[in-house]
Amino acid sequence: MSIEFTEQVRDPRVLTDHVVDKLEQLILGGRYRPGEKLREQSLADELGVSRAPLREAIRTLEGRRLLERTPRAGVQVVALSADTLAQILSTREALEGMAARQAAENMTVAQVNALRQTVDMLKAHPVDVAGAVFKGGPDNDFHRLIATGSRNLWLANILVRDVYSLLRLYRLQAARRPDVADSAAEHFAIIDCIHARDGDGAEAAMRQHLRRARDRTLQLMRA
Amino acid sequence: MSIEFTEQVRDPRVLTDHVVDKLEQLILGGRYRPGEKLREQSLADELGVSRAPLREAIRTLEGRRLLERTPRAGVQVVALSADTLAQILSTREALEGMAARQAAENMTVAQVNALRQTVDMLKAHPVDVAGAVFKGGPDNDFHRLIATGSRNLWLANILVRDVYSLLRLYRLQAARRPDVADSAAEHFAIIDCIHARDGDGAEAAMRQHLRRARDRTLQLMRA
DNA sequence: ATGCGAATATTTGTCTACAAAGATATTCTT
DNA sequence: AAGAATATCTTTGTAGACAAATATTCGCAT
Repeated sequence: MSIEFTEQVRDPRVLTDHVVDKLEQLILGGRYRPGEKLREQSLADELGVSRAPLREAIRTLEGRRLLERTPRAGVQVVALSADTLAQILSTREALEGMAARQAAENMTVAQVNALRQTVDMLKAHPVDVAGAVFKGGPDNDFHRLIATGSRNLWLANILVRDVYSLLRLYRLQAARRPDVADSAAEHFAIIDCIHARDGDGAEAAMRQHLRRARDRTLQLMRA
Repeated sequence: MSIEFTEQVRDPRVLTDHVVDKLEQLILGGRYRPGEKLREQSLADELGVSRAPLREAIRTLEGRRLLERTPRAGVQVVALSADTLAQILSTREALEGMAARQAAENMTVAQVNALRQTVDMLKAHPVDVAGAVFKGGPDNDFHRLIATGSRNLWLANILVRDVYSLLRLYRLQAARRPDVADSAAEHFAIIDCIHARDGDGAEAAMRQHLRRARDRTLQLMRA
């Protein structure tokens, strides 16, 4: 039996969706920097679309908190304060803790192996700083795998769509990356718990890991 | 039936924002039910606006997951499956646990008192089922106070804007309310921890409370 | 009747153009 | 150089057009 029959050819993405992606890339890629104001017409021209889909895309990215609008004065790329960053990182701790717990409960064996491979590579190769900012880097892969491994689409969506984008934006803004090398041990501890299907342990380990990362980040920011 | 948006001079909100609010009210108020399809032109006529701001508002509510769009086939009010509901409730557990922790750390004494008053009222008066669905009910006040009391705007926004709306929508869809009366003891336990500035305890108590509520809700749903 | 397929009607997605209201920049005056 | 008046730009909202995709209706063959 061929599965091609049930293949879903229906991915009729609409222009606005592409604009959302493109605009997000432009922001996360540094083309428009935090705090910078976006002019509608010129942006529309640059993207080669009309105002209608652009404005819809802006609304979407506002929802993801990547853009901020001051009514009648325009839209800006968000600029994260130390305080807001701290709030985001706490929220992340809560969400990823739950993600790790549910990953321990729901990840397939294959997914766990892939996860371990990612961390091995992360330890073997030094951090590739070049592409790291835009793609989020290999450390991001680790967290992303756990988010999707939780099989909690809702949770994973908030993390991947909202939280991770903002953290990337922050790294761009800070132009300074926390040293991720020494967190390898913490990563292994998390994986061990997931492998052992220990939800409590996985959540605790993840939260400790993120608490430490947060402390480092906030300390760096204030320095 | 066109709606009048009373424009306040001090309130620099834009037409789309009013449309977002009004549309959310229509959905949470049951005017458009879960699964129902919305037609753009007639909705625009009903709200007395043109399609452009309406489409932007729809995008916003899509981001809040109150609406779902199938490209070229239209928008529908979201209909929650048991599985999705479970995912939302887990996410809520993680978020509100953190909110309770931070509320214990950051709430003012006045806020704690207000919180205790709310719970007292909740215990004294039987649940007012009438307005409960739309406004979220007094139980909702309790959780809302803790969310804002956390002083974590980011966290509070996700809870209030995204999670609570969806849960209200679910209650509407289920037309069945879990009995909230017997959770008074759990509420007091949470408040006591907050009052004692015991973050760990507050988070644990809140999570236990929400786990129980989730189990009850999911059991009801499958019955 | 019942199911199939073609003709028809709606709806969505996008673009252009225009007008009103606010913000921003510039000039003029003192 | 400060402040007021004016001009210019942006943002916001509306209307109308139109192609493309999707629903719906209707007739036809079984």
